Amino acid sequence: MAEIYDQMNEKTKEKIQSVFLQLLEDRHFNKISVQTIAQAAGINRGTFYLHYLDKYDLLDRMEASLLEGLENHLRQLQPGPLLEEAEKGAISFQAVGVFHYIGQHEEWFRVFLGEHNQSGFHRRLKDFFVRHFLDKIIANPDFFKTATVPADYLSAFATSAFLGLIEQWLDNGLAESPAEMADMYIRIIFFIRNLDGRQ
Amino acid sequence: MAEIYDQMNEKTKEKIQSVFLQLLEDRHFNKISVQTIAQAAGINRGTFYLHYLDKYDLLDRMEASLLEGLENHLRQLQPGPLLEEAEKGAISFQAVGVFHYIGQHEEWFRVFLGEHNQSGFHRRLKDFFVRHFLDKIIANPDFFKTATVPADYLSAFATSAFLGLIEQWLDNGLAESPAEMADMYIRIIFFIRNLDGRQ
DNA sequence: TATACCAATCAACACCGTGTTGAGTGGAAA
DNA sequence: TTTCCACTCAACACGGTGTTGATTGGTATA
Repeated sequence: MAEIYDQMNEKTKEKIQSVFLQLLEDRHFNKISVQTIAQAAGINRGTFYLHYLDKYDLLDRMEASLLEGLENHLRQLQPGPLLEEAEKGAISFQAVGVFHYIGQHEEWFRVFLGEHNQSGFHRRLKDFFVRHFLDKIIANPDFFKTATVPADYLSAFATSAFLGLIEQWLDNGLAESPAEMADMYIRIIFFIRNLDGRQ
Repeated sequence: MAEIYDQMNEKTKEKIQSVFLQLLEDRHFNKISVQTIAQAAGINRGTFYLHYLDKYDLLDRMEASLLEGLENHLRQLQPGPLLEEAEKGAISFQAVGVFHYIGQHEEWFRVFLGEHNQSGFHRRLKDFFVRHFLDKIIANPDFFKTATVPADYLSAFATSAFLGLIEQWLDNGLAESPAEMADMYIRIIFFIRNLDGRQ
């Protein structure tokens, strides 16, 4: 029954994280000191250092856990069935799930992609998508048969476009449903497929 | 003949900027102090404050001057002629000029878009393009007749894609010529135009 | 030639945030 | 009762900040 210590530990960490997120909403990362975080969280400054190395460590771990959650959703997303469904005009249930996850963690994504963050989360998220997602599809020889644009540009183009979509969604205050977003995303994938052979 | 003072002043500023750029190439912005900049530039720390408010001010002004240069190239870029030329299969001379400008300021763009910068230059550059460039084209009713995707998403999508292209170009060490890049860019614009009506 | 000018220097300043320390508190577990 | 442990608290040296006032040494002007 030593779990109560873990609970205390976890509770403090959560408090630190939520306070930090709030602070990031109206202040740039550089202007947030450990002092301020501790004060706002109602803990001693020393306590912060019992949990995190410094504020960069805090940010890193929060971003990592966000990406981990996203990865769990993307892992189940198989390109094959996804495109088959889309071909039939259906919206992939799994693709909707990814947008749902983003929607559920709206503030996190908004803050980490926003102007007050500095850590290059945008770039990491882009690399993340390239690695986990679009590369599988773009590398699929059945899908992209006759591309006239080099593969790396195709990938960069598609991933950035996808990220742009997400950012616009966040800017719009999540006005569209995850299903609508998934639909738009499917459209984009099809644009890219049709990238050749027109004009 | 008081210009010699301006020359001294300008020379010091240039030295500060070039040193700062070099430092940003292998160190994160947060890890660069005014001390270090002054030392590397061979000037007194106090002298730095005669020219800039702080290191944020230095960064802001450098980014601003880079965008100003870019703006000068984009200003002359009229959507009408550009698309007419593209329609004929020609590569716009002016579009090539924009990529040429980026290529000429390779290190600046690389550093400011890279992981060591923090100021959200990516987002500012994206907003810049939305404002100066793609909006004109996308808003052109003659060009995009029947879009099924909302205009703001279309714009976000297109701009992000364009930026992705530039980033990939920089990552590739400018392996392609400005003309090739302009060609790819034209392709993308045409994809977007054909965004509707398939599938 | 004198002198006003100006970029840059230099030393010193108070200030703030950092990360670490060692000793101590209070509630839960053994 | 004693041990355990998250957390508190005060103090520390350190390093970077932005500002100050006085000074140097070339350059232009009267």
